[in-house]
Amino acid sequence: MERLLTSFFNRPTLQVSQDLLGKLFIYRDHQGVIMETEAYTALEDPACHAYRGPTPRNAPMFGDPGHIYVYLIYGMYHCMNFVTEPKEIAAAVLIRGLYLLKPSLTYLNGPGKLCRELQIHRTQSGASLTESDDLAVYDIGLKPEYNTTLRIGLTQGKDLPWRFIVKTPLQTVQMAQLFLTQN
DNA sequence: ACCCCGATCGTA
DNA sequence: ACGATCGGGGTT
Repeated sequence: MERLLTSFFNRPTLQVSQDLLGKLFIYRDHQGVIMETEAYTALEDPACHAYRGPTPRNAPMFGDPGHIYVYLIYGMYHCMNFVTEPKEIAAAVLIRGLYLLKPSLTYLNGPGKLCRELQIHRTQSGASLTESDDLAVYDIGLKPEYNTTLRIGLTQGKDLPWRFIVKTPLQTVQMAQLFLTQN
């Protein structure tokens, strides 16, 4: 089982968004398989939080790839992104769906639900995915098929087909479980 | 200092 | 289809 390094995240955001599907995400005592992502890239994307330049909130997006960017939305929910591309390109991947394996088998569909369940808070924004002991992403050899659709809930940049979602979540999770029992 | 709005979710 | 709820960003 191979941990994803900075070199994985330091690539075009659309590519990283697609490649993250089927990867194993670890946060403290939680582990799950990534099922749904959305790409946000500053330059061509008015929906990206970095579109209008750096602020204290979006600072992690302007930092090195392989870190998380967490923000509060609608005053009640948190959303988690993985920062991508070189430092000068402020872009990230929103993690929208995670099939939890541990501590329970639960499909967390939706970025708000995901952060609520894992207790990921904006105070963790900027944490490293490649250097931390309780935050990491692993390749478990899965390349699931996925659908490509428009992104959810946007008023700007709603025409960009930058949402990627695994076609068969249950089957993918079963393959992940098989891999983990054999390794 | 103030105001408006939002990368959501659950219920109707 | 809609309301809850509050930090961020832009404007005064």
